[in-house]
Amino acid sequence: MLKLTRIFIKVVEFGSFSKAAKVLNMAPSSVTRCIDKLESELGITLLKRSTRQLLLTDKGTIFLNGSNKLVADSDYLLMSLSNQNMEPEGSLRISTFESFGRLNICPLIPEFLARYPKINIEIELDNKMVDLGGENIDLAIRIGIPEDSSLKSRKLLSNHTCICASPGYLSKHDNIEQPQDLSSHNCLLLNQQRQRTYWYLNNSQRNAKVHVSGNLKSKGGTPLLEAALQGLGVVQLANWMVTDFVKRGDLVVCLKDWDSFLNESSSGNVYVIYKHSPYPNPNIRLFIDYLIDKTHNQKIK
Amino acid sequence: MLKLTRIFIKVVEFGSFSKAAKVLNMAPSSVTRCIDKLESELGITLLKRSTRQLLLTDKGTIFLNGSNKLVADSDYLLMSLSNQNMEPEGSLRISTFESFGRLNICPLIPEFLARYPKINIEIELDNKMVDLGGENIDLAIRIGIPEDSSLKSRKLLSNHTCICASPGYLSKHDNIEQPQDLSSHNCLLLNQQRQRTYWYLNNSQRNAKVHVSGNLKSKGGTPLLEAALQGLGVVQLANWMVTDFVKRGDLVVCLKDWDSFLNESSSGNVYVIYKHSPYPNPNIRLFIDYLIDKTHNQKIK
DNA sequence: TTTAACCTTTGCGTTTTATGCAAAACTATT
DNA sequence: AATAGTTTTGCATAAAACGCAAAGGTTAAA
Repeated sequence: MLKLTRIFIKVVEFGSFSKAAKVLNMAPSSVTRCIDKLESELGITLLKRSTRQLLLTDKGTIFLNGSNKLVADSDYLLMSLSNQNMEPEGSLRISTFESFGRLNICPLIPEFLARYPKINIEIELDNKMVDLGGENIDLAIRIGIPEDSSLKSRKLLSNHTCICASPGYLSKHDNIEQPQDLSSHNCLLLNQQRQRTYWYLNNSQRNAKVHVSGNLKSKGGTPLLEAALQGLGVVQLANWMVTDFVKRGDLVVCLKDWDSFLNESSSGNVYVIYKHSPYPNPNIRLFIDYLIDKTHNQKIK
Repeated sequence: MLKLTRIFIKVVEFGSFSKAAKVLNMAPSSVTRCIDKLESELGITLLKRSTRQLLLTDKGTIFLNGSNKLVADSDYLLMSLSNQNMEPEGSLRISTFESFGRLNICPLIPEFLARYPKINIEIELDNKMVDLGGENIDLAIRIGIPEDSSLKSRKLLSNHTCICASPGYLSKHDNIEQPQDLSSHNCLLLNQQRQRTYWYLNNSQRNAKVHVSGNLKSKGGTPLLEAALQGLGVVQLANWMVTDFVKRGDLVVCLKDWDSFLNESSSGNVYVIYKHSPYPNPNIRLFIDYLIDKTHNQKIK
């Protein structure tokens, strides 16, 4: 019955048999069968449904509440037993924005998996706004603390950015000596939902807010970096993305005396975000501790 | 997993695969298989066992505690849902002492089952001391309040007894005019664990305790009744057992001015006894209420 | 209003799991 | 040492679970 209950919870969570089936790696027909069976065992209707709509019945709500607790208690019991006996196993689904994931997270994974060979990691390098509540993701790595109070976060590292362009670009365009100069340059922008994009710069004397624009936008930093290297324009990217290119002279840092930010309200720091749970998956904790250990002791600073 | 857990709980409760199998209507091999499977799923050993001995491991104890709660919560959830929707179903196992059960409980069962056709009753007419804790019995009907504090009880009826014998017996023996006279009669005794048996008689003026003996003992009253009817001796039996025979003249009540008791400390009243549970089986409550309704309004008084 | 897309349900066949019988293995009691 | 009773194991059968493919139904888009 617990298995059917877990399936039921997933169906309600996703509002769809098909979506739940995907997440559970089951055929939709099997999910349908499981819900039918559960309803038969309970002798009640849990869900009113048509091909496009699911509604929880009153009884279904009662059962959902009760079974959430039951499943949580069961998981806790299992975890408390297995924590004492078994090496960590199971899966972790991680979402991280593309460039950070590729450059900073992926290289750390093999050592983690060597240490815990029974854990599987499924990583998704994706710049879309991930909804931990709505998707089957255990933890996400994102810039800025989430506003959703049901999520917890741990700071991984400070994400200082800097503004830079290629020497070729700079030699062909007006000098960038103060923040306002940026508004007359071709600034390559990380995609944002807002119509107008501003870069924020601070120094010991004042804060600047500059309206910037350009002819290339991207959700991820990689295409912008590539374009900047080829002299297309000015970028504001994370230090860890550009450090090597700056050292090689392929990119030049502008406005060195200023601290730059992509968002007004956000420090731009990198956080690992995960859902609050009374009985959290211990693998999440393992991985977070591992990341923090690495980021606080290795080259990513 | 819940099913395996329930089986595990039964095995621990009975301390034996074989006994648990009997109670669960399963083959012992299936029980073994289930425990094996549970241990495999949990990755721990729950029970250390040989062919004659079961010991719970430390992990097994933890799991037992956790799963008792889990199963209770699950049952409660199921009950709270089914109470709202389904006519009562399931089974009831009842133990009652033989004569009372046959004469007073059995005649009431058909009407109860007609009212609740999805309930099954398994009745055991047995005079042995039943251990509700150790046996798979939902409720028992016995004389006297149980000393086990984990059991709950409801009074069904007062169990007045009377002392009587057949006219034939009385005509061949000395008159019984006061309690002490009983000690020189052949008293047919309900079996008791004590070596010596006393009958207790009270009237408005004094209490009498009479040592009695005879050449017939029985756990149940029926053989004694039969023997008394055939003139073998004197019996002290419940009113409801003898009323019809007294009316017919086949038995004569002796010492009519005295109230008689089989035990010093017990009123001799009949109680229905059941195990305390945070989430009791509603069928138990249904049946108890039905019995009380019947006993308080019908011929058994 | 019609069509297409997508979801749930159902028929069916295959795979997996559960179950019990019977016998083997083991241990405690007599 | 033999017996009785319990657990375990091999094996065959029955039951349940599962997924494929198609049908049925509903909603959104054209």
